[in-house]
Amino acid sequence: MAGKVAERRAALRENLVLIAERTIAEKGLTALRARDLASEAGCAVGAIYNVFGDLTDLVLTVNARTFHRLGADVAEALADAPQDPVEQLVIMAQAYHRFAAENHLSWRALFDVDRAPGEAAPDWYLEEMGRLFAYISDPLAVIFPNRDPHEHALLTRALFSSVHGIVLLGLDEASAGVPPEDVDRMIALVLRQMTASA
Amino acid sequence: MAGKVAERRAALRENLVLIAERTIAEKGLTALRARDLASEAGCAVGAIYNVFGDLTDLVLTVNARTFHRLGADVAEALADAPQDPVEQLVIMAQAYHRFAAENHLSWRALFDVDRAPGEAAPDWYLEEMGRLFAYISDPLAVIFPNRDPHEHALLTRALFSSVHGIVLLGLDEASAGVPPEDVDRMIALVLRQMTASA
DNA sequence: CCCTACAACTGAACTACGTTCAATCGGGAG
DNA sequence: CTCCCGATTGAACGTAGTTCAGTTGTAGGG
Repeated sequence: MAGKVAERRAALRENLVLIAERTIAEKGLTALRARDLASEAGCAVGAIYNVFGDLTDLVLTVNARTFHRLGADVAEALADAPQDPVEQLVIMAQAYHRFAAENHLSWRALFDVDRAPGEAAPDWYLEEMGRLFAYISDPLAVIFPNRDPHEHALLTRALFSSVHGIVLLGLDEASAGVPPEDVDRMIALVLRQMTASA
Repeated sequence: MAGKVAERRAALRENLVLIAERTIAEKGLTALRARDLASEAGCAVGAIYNVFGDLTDLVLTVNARTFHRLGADVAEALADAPQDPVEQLVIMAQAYHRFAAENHLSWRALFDVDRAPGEAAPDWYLEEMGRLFAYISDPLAVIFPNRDPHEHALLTRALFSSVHGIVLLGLDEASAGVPPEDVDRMIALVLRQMTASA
């Protein structure tokens, strides 16, 4: 019998991730509590620390999954998009917006983890980020075939950052009162104008 | 003698704000501790709660000052800018970038306060935000004189959000490796292209 | 089939927060 | 000078994350 212990350990890990994922999605990152987690998972608080180094590790695992779902949503939107590269950019950005709106608290958790200062971002983060950048970079290469590579990379990053900023402030309740249609219009406005031939 | 008590109270308030401001600027919002604060100010922890409702109140006071300094910096940049409205936008956005870079932790604290959910943003926040929006809106009105007001407001917000996003991700150490010059170039790239006549 | 060594698991205890409040202090009105 | 009442104190409280000595259960060997 191959490791009944390892099985239980894996099951507990999976269980903790699922509970944390649900808690974050429903009540936000700040509602995640070690004792509640243990209680819901039916284990002792200490058990969490056999599986994860600390709660931040657990949150990062959840974030990796969230980021992956986000990437999948954007990819799906791209698959359904027309050939026109500008429209592809618009549709992907609006898919990004939709994901952020529909998974608000999980999406916020992506950025609200307090990274230990000086610590490098985890690999999965850079990979997933690279994937998103690639989705933007490809249509851009069609629109502007003769760009200097560094300039191209800068434009890619600029567009991603702009869309991210529009979504971030659009969903921020402090600046309340930006309807989702307006966020989508701002996204289209920026992307269409940014990709208009000079 | 008009209120020796009120004087001390005001002095303590001022002192606490200054210490909190310095702590946030040097070590970040998460390094702000009630006991350290009291110790540095030479008062008891309880005294803080005679002057501020809680630590969040104190942080909001610091944030109001930070936001005001930010607004002043942008206004100063605008005052020194040439007449060309596009260049005014670029220069203001780069001033925003500069402020964020030079006051990184204080700037981050503006967005990292956990607002009680459902609670409206404080007046000073909306006012200062409105001021920043006005700085953008005016040159835009020169560039696009015949825009529908709602469309104009949307473009204003879109430009602010885009610049904010570029600065946010540019200064984020997780996506490390965007030199300040490149951030400024992305800002100029976006603003110039967004304001190019259609 | 037991025995044993070792890892997993337990949960009370520890540390570090923000916040409170009964006890004290001190300034100003009478 | 006295006395009252708000300002001030700091120990205590509630709630976090995290640790670790004690316990339990399991896999592997005799």
